[in-house]
Amino acid sequence: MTRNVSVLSESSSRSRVTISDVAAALDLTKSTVSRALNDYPDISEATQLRVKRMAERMNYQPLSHAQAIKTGRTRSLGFVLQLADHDAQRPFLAEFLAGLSAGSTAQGYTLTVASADSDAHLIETFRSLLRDRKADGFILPRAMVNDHRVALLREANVPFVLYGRQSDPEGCSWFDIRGEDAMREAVLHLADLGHTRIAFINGGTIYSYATLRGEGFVDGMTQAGLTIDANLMHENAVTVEDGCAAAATLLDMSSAPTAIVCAVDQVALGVYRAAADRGITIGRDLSVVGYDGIKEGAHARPPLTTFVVDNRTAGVELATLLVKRIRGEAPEDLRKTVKAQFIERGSTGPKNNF
Amino acid sequence: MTRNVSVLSESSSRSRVTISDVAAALDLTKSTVSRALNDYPDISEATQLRVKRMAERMNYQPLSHAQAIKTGRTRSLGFVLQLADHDAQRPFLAEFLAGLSAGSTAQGYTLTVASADSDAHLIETFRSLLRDRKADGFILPRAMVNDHRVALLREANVPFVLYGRQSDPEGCSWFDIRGEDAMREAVLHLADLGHTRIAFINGGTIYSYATLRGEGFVDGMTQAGLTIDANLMHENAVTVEDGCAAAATLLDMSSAPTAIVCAVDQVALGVYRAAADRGITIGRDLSVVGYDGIKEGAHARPPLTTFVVDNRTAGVELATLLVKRIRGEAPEDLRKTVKAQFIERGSTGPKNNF
DNA sequence: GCTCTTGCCGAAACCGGTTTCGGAAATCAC
DNA sequence: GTGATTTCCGAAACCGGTTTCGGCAAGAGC
Repeated sequence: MTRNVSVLSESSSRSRVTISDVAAALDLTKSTVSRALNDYPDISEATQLRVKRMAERMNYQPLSHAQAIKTGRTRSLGFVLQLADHDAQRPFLAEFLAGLSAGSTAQGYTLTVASADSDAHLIETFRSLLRDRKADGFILPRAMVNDHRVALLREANVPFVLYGRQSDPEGCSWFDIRGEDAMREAVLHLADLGHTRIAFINGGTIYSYATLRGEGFVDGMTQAGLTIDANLMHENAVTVEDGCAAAATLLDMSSAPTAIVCAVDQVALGVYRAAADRGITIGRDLSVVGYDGIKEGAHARPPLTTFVVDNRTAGVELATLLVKRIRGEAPEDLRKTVKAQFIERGSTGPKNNF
Repeated sequence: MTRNVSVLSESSSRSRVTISDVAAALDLTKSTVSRALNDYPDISEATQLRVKRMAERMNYQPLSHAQAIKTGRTRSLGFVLQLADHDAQRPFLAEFLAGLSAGSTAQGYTLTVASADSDAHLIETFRSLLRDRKADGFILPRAMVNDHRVALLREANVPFVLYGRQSDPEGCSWFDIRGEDAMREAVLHLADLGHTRIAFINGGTIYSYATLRGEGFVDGMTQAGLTIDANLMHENAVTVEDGCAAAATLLDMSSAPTAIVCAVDQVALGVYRAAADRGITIGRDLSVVGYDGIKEGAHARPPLTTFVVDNRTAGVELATLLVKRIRGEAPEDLRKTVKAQFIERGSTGPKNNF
């Protein structure tokens, strides 16, 4: 007892407590302590318990970069942001990053953020992070159809998780929100309201979400018994401007749609603008459904009917999955998708038969 | 020559090139190589040159966490985001972070991001990052008047830089945009347009920017020879809702102001809403000036006259300053402020004498 | 009772660097 | 030419961990 007290007070003296301190306190060697803490089988249960308790008491925490020099693992998750399309990721980044860092911290990992301004530089960034062992694994936001990052990491056999899915799932783990379900639900809801001419403005086709959401839209139309008019299908719209342009051509058609489903909220806001320019009242003359749940949608007039995706918990989930992946779980077992939450607001209404 | 070739090809065989590889290639010991690379005075210039050249050729890069175990420095910058006020930092975070990580990378540093959900947890987070030597220094966004982070780091003698200024500058380095200049300029511009009853809605008084911007406003009024009406002064408004509420009381006054200066763009957008609710046309009946340069301001109707701040380069600057600070430069020498850029758009106009 | 395992731990090497110390060779003073 | 300094580098310890190897003691087998 008295001895432990002295141990504890000693540990508080200046710099951190090391594995040698713990070993000395227990009259063991540091090799034994190390193996005990790392669950080696050649340490008796009694000793292991004793060691773990003492480590706890002394508030011992191994220095991750001291371990790293031998193990190669830093207990750190990598996240590379692509500055090129930062406009596209702006709204979602803050929440997502908050989730990522919170999740990492919860797992005892640290989050390392790097950035790349071009596509070539992107791969270069991964390489250098890997080479300097700055990250044990990576979180890849915005899964793309033909994803260089996936190819690189798959080949290098480095753990990674995707925000979004991959058509060739080999070696891939992911977390995603089922945008296809949302798009189907949007169509069915509009069909219920009496709409038959429903347009669809899809997002960037380089991203894998676009394929999925497109399929969801088609599914919904089929399920509702509606025919798909190719003239009502647009794609590669991600900004307000894109949405405005796409909506302009749609609304100026001789037989314009009475409802527009957008794969992205920003685009829906663009539709608002095009409608305003034409004196079309959204929610009455035209129904609009978005997807993302950005704040601006809630503040628009009328407030945008959309699906909210929780990027914050997506970040937490991805960090958790990646840590599991790093610890050796099979990628196939680390795939999770959830539903987006439908929020009906003022931008949708029954078809107006004027 | 042939020898060097073999050296190079050997280095490409599998894992990274270590300091021992470089030493062997030069027929020196690793201690000599280390000292040569770190500019120790007891290495001859000739040898130093030879070593540096070879290190370059072999593409040798010391493993930062191997160095860290002896030096205590990881070559990593810390950034802790406060989830509590994430709503407030949302618009600026993405750009800022991009700048930070780009700046860090450019300096050969890595960026470590952690998060804290409460104020108590915030200090705890700094402590643990420090304890585990995860960061050699910190970037502190949103300087506050009574900043616990500053107190902690100052006492612990850990390098840090502020985005924003500090009234007690001891030990502080910073980068900031002179919001006070902007506010003064805004007032003078409005005075030029004939406005005399000018209101001011300030931001969160816990942040040090609010004090400065407040002073700038007062300066401007004095300089323009206008008297300050305490009824036209509001504070602690940071969201659209806050702005709407503040503007509501201002616009319902018997002698309402003809111009409103807002310390924050979001608040200005709130003023738009309050004005719309009352049938007041901005740019004609009421002039509004914001500050921040958020995208939504440019898209508002009328587009918001404001000051754009470049958070991206702020991040780059701060990363650069922090690295200098870590390398030992005096904090007093690492203080930089720049002017915000005035963008006149449609929300300001001559006083309407109807 | 004696060997053969097995369980459990210490000793020591190692990871990739940094830093202290000491000594050989070269330079200097005289 | 000799002794005293300098200059410059190698040897070795160290940082805080991990991992291999070997050996002692207790238990098992006969």
